[in-house]
Order: sequence, then C-alpha cells, then structure tokens
Amino acid sequence: MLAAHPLFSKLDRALSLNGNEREALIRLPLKAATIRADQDVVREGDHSMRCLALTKGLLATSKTGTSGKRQIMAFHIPGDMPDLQGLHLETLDSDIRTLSECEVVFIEHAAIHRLCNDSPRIAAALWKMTLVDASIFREWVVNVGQRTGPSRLAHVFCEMMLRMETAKLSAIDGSCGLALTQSQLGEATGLSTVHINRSMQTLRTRGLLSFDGHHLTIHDWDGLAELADFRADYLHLGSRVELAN
Amino acid sequence: MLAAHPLFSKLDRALSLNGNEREALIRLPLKAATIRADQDVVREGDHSMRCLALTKGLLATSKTGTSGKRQIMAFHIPGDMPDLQGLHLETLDSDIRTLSECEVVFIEHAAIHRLCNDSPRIAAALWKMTLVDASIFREWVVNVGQRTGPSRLAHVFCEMMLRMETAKLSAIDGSCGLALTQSQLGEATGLSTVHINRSMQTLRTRGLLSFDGHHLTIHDWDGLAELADFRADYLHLGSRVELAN
DNA sequence: CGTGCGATTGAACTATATCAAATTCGGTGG
DNA sequence: CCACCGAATTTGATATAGTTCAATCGCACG
Repeated sequence: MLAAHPLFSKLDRALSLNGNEREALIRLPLKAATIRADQDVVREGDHSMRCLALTKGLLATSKTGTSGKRQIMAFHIPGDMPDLQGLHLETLDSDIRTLSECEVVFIEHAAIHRLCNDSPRIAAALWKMTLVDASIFREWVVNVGQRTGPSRLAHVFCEMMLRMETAKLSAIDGSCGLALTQSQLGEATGLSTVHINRSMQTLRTRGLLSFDGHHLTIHDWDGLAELADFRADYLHLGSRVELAN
Repeated sequence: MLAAHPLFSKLDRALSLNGNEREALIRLPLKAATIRADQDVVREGDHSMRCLALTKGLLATSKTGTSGKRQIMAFHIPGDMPDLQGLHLETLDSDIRTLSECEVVFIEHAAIHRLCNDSPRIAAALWKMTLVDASIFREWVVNVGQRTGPSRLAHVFCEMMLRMETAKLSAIDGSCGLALTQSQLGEATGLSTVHINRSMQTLRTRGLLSFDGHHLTIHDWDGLAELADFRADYLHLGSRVELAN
C-alpha cells in the first residue's frame, strides 16, 4: 500500500504527488533493516552510497569532540531521511545513531538520482526537506546559544511534539512516544545531566508537562511555548497544526 | 568577464562548468545594489521572490528572540548566497543583515528555477551549497553547545580564515579582512561582550592570533585549531587548503 | 534477590553574566 | 592641529547559572 511507503507521507505533504510520481516512488528499490538501540548507523567520515529513511524508532545526529563529549544536533522520527545530505556531499560529517530500536530502509543514491532526474518535482521536494532540516539546525543554534536550561528543554519538547503531530505519530490525548534519557536530553541541549534533571523538575512543577523517559504529555502548550520562546515557523509545516491543550 | 561573475567561482569550485552552463550563467539577469552597514536585507517572515548573492562585505544570518537578544547563526562572505533556501521555502525564518557596507546582487527565483531546469548539474551544485550551509549550522550547534569561550572564538576564526582562503579573499601573509565587533562575536558565540573581550585576550596572550576588529591574522594555526577542536571536514572544501603558519 | 542503569539529591566549585566605570580610538568639525 | 564625540574595548567587582563529584534511591530485569 502506498500510504505505508516510508517516503510517501512526508513527500506528499510537500507536494501532492501525481500518478507518475507515485509509480516512480513505488518502483524505488528499498532494503529494510532493524537496528537495535545505541548503534551507529552512519559514522562521521563515512563515504556512503546510500541514504536511509527511518520507519520506526528514534535516531539522533551527533558529533563527538576530542574530549569525548557528544553533542546531538537533531532528533529524527519516522518519515525522516537523516542523511539525505550524503546525496551531494562526499563524506558524512556527523554520526547518526539509534536511540531506541529502529526500523529503517536503505535506498541507493543512484536510485534517488534517477528518481530526481525523472521527476524534478520530487527532486525539489527532497531539496526542500534538506532545507527544513537546515532551518531546524539554525533554531538549535539559537536554543543552545541563548536560552536557559528549562527554556532549552521546553523548546526541544515543543519541537518534537509538533513534528510528531505533523507525522501523525501522536495520540488523541496530545501525548506522544519519545524514548529519551535525561543524559541524551543533556547531549541535545548542551547541559549536564544534573542540570537537566533540575530543569525537568521545574517544567513538571509548573504543570507544563509530564515526561517519564518514554512518553511525553504536554499539559499546558501555551505556557511551555512561552517559556521556550517557541515560534513554529522554523519548522515550515505549511498548514497550521492545532494542538489539544 | 566570467571569472568576475558573482556566482561563478563558487559554482565552478563545486563542478567544472561546461560551455552551455557558462552561457546560461551569463544570461542570468542580475540586479546589483549597495547596502550600508547594519541594515536588514531580509527579515524573518518575509516572503521573497528573489535570492541574493554577496559580492563584497560581510553579512550575518541571525534571529532575535522576544527578549531582544540576537543570535547570529552564520557569517556570509563574498560568493555566498545566504537566502538560497528561499527558493523552496515559503517564508524566511531568519534575518539577514549587513555587518559592513555590502555589495549584493539580486536574482529572481523564477530565473534560478529556469536555470535549474536547463542544467541539472547547476541545480545539484546549488543544492549542494545549501547542504554545506546546513553542515556549518550543525557545527555551530556543537560550537555553542560544547566549547568554552576561548574555544568558541577560536573555532569561529578558524572557520572564517579557511573560508576566506578558499574564496581567495585572504592575503599572502595569511591574514584576511574581517569586520566584526566584539559584541557581534558575542552574538555569534552566545557569550557576553565582556567574556568575549577576556577570551580574546586569552587568544592574543597565547600568541595564537591578532585581531583588531577589521583584520584577522592567525599566527599559530595548529595551536588555534587545537584549542578550537577544529576539524575542517564539515566545510566540505574538497581539496585540502594549505595554510601559511 | 542481586545487579545495573537511570533519576535524584547535596555540596562545592567555576565559567560566564551582569553592572558600572574607565579608557582607547577613529573620525569630524572648528 | 586640536578638541571633542560616540562607539568599541577594557577593567573591576559582584552575582548566578550551570558543572562536577559523590552518594543515594528506585526500579526493571535476569
């Protein structure tokens, strides 16, 4: 079924696919794989001949400095293509690793290049996907550069919730599955685990959200968004997403 | 003359342009403009119909939070196209402003789309340029998220020097023109002006560089790069650039 | 039942921010 | 050439957000 195609929903959100494009998408050769938690899928310096699309689980793009400390620059949810940049860059400049057990599909660069040649609209949609990713990186620079601990955390949660909703991965009650340890949240926000812990307590105490390491529920979207100085425009979601409050 | 074309050198670095491509490039309608320092060229929320290419001066991509504090996410040097992302995104999500008096050229999106249709290789090269930008944003997340004051500063200087060299904008003696105040360096690194000042003193005292707000000279590249934990791979320069030491 | 990872707490420490003042410096007009 | 101006840099002193180290606690899982 087409709706179940790993790339369909995100592409179709960017442009309504016509018959030929759907055809071409279905013909794309995919290789599925399951990867257990805490494994590198691609590593900095790799020269890869294929891209991956996430279908289940949670991935993170990160770098590890010589000190050994890791910085997570992005989280990836099902539907995302975290190393699409490899299509035009010689080497990958970051690691991509699983945060939970993941299901992915691999697609050969050659096949994608063919797809792009056949359909300039799909090429444009893929390009646009990488541009949205870049926009998110920009916002993360702001996040780690400007905000306090609680505010950084709040921002990450706002972003993830909105992306989950857009990808139809959130529940009716406005909660979503999000498997993250406090230490990983620290790696994403540039804060120590201890400080993450105390910042989490702030968010909880203020009644903004509940988070148990597996499941995120936002109780007060407006309050959380205000604390985070969150404006959703950088996600380029197009149509407005309405949140249960 | 073609070599003087604002887009030529960066494109030609990405792929050797053939005759037709050079033709198409020359036919591209450009509109030149001079903009004085500290002016917004594009503003967050804009819905623009054209891109700009910088030919002279220094630009910065930034966002201003509700608090009024500004975060710079990228510096742009001649040859860069700072809002190429507007080609596929409805709205711009950041400001782009001049840090010094700048000369720019504007190019209509429609003209670029036509160029991309005619030459898939140029389309790929432009796409790649946005991917390199994204890679730089990722590194900046690491910079503000992980490094100490002096280290962040050192990293910015390493990056700018290498990009200047690549764009043939540095002098023989290994120095380059870089018009930045300490306050702007603070906005780029997420640090206060006072702390920037003291971090600058550290770099100077250790004999790593001289910087007077207009001109940067690196005296000890290896030392600076080590302090910065700088690895150039994220710039995707392809061929290695050799630095005077 | 232990074992181990993740969350939590406490206390001491430090990088960096903030506030406020003084100084340098590149112009610019007299 | 001098006096002056505003902007940028520099310095000092104090405050604080966040780190580090070191335990302890809770709990899922073999």
